[in-house]
Amino acid sequence: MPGPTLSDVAQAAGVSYATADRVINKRGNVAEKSIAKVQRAVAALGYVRNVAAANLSRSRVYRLAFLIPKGSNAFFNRIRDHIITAADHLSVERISVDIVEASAFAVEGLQASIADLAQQDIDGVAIVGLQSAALEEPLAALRAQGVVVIGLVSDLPQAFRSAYIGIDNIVAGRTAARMVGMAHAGRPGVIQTFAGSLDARDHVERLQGFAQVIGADFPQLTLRDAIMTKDDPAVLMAQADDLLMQHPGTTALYNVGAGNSGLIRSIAGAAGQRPFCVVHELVPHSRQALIDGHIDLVIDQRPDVEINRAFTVLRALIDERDPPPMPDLMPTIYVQDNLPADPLNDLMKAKTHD
Amino acid sequence: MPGPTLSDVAQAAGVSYATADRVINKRGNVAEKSIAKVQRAVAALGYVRNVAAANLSRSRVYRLAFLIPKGSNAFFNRIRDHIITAADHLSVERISVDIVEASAFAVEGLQASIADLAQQDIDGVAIVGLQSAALEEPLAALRAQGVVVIGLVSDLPQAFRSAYIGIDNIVAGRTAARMVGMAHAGRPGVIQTFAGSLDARDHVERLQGFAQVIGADFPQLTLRDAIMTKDDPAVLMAQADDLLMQHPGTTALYNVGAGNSGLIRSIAGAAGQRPFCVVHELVPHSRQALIDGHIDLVIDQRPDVEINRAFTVLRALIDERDPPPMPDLMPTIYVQDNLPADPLNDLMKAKTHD
DNA sequence: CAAAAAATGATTGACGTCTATCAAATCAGG
DNA sequence: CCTGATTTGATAGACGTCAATCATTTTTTG
Repeated sequence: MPGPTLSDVAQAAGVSYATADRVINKRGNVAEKSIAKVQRAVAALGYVRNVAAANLSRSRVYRLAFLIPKGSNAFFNRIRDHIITAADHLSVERISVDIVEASAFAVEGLQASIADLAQQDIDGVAIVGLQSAALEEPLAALRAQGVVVIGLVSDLPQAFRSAYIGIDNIVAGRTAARMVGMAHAGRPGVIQTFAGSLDARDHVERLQGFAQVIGADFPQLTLRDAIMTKDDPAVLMAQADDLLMQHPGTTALYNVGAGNSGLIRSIAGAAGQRPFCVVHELVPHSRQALIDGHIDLVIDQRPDVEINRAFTVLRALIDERDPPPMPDLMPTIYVQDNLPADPLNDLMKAKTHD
Repeated sequence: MPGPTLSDVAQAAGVSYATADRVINKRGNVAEKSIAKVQRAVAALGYVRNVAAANLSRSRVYRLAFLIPKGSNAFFNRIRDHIITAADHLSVERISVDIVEASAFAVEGLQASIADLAQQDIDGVAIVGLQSAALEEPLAALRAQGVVVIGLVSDLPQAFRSAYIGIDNIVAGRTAARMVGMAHAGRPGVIQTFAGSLDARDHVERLQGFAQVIGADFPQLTLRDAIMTKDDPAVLMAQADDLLMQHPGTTALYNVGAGNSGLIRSIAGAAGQRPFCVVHELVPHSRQALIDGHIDLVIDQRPDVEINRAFTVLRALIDERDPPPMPDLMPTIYVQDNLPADPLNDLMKAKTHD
């Protein structure tokens, strides 16, 4: 049973097709009472416009962009790969995707990149952002052009984006703490945390959630102040080496930030029983460390799922539908046994396949 | 840049539109060399048919069905809810969904239900199946009618379905074991497992994976033979009560099957330190038990994700595209801190919203 | 009440594909 | 080279929407 068409609506409303069209496409120059009549007819008949026909008619191509930080960060490489493969299979649905890399995490770089986007005739963009007031003006300009803006992984000022897709980092920290607590089986212990910097909101939130749970549910555990690493593997390695020497009584390590390769190298090189180790983001080296038994858990935010959702939400918002209900995005716990197949291998397979 | 149309292909191939159409829609009565010419042109131009236009033209409605076991099982209630909400938001894309409930897990019921489906003019169906040769004949009949068949949650005979969407239950068991092992922090312990029956393939596989990891990586743990429960809460409660009395030294419980409400009631009622508890599937009572601290972990197969994938894969297969690459579906670990918002609440919200 | 402004109606040609029809061309076999 | 079969070409209407034009009606305003 094909749904009612706009002609049906017009007829039911007692107006011409042209008027009904003016109403649903907001072309203006319609009397209030005509608008009301059409809207009542839409509701009565349960009209939903046929998106396929609409897109066909205007031979629409959804022009989307992703704005992600530049750099060789393994996590964002993973994000980029996911965008590319997803885009590849979305061309069938007439969706074109641009990836824009903003220099570093700096506000200025972001500002400039957002301003650039405004020149580009784009329908929607997902931005790995910062909650800085300095972004409000370029974002407002972008949205004034009718561009749909959503936050991805790291949120934007809330009033200046239509949606945010990413995990709750307090939850991530709490989850890590729960696992660390469990792994002590009621016995006392000392935990050392690492963070990139306290300027990074996500790092702070993870530490915060972590401390909450340890404090509340595992009083027998001692939590030492976080060590700052700038997310630099070299710093992490040095600090971890130092720690393992100086404080052999440390029973658990938790790094809320990046730079894990350094941490892993340090642990792999150390002798004797190692502390229980939790890190974030499943990337090639954390994956390998899990398999090798150098670390115990990886808390991951499922960038693949995030990217998929970003596409779904962008499309829905651009079409002015409301996005389908999607369960909250929750941090996922990986151990060596529930690792998905290596995404790098998959990507290589896909490439040789072309 | 709108892609090439079929007219472009025809022109490039040096044939008429009609012939090109006959080739790509396999209408027959075309000379071999014409087929070759068209196919070469398709490849050369990178033609992909505009699905929107095609569907519009034939005012196509995708008629899908889900065949799931009848009964009040909390897990399948959850599956059903997810199908319904997903279907709700898919009507925009002209997809109609039927849910067919097969009586019990019995092969005969399934056979009959599959035979019924063959009468129903359906484009594709996802079946919660069994690996029984008895299903081969009705499945073959169904597919002979051009119906796309995929397995969901529990697989069908492999040669008779186009895809399977579900988790690897050996992996699920291994994951559970890893967590149980961790929670012992190197100390000895005794583990009791529960299963519905050894006829259920998924239960056997979970036990198998569990034993693998305990045996290999946690030799200090003793694994007792699984207790059979028929997935009946009453049986589980009785058995657990008994166990907690008779064997106070038990340090961990793992139920690979259903009926958890009984297990939870038993644990909640018991005095003193309880064993470490792992169960499967996040449903209202396991969720509540997690929050209340009666159990420690829930291993979940993310039915919401499975349902979404089922829709995506069915559509792709019906359109004769290949499905987008999707990372393996892995068992998810829930603790009290990374629980997604209560799906029941969400559902009620959605309903009052209509 | 006339003139200007605003709103409405009627209609048309895309968009790319499907499906059908009918005529014309090509081919095979004797 | 004729007959009949097979293969091709040409074309047209439909699907539901968008976007535009132009004529007509209704409302507002001075």
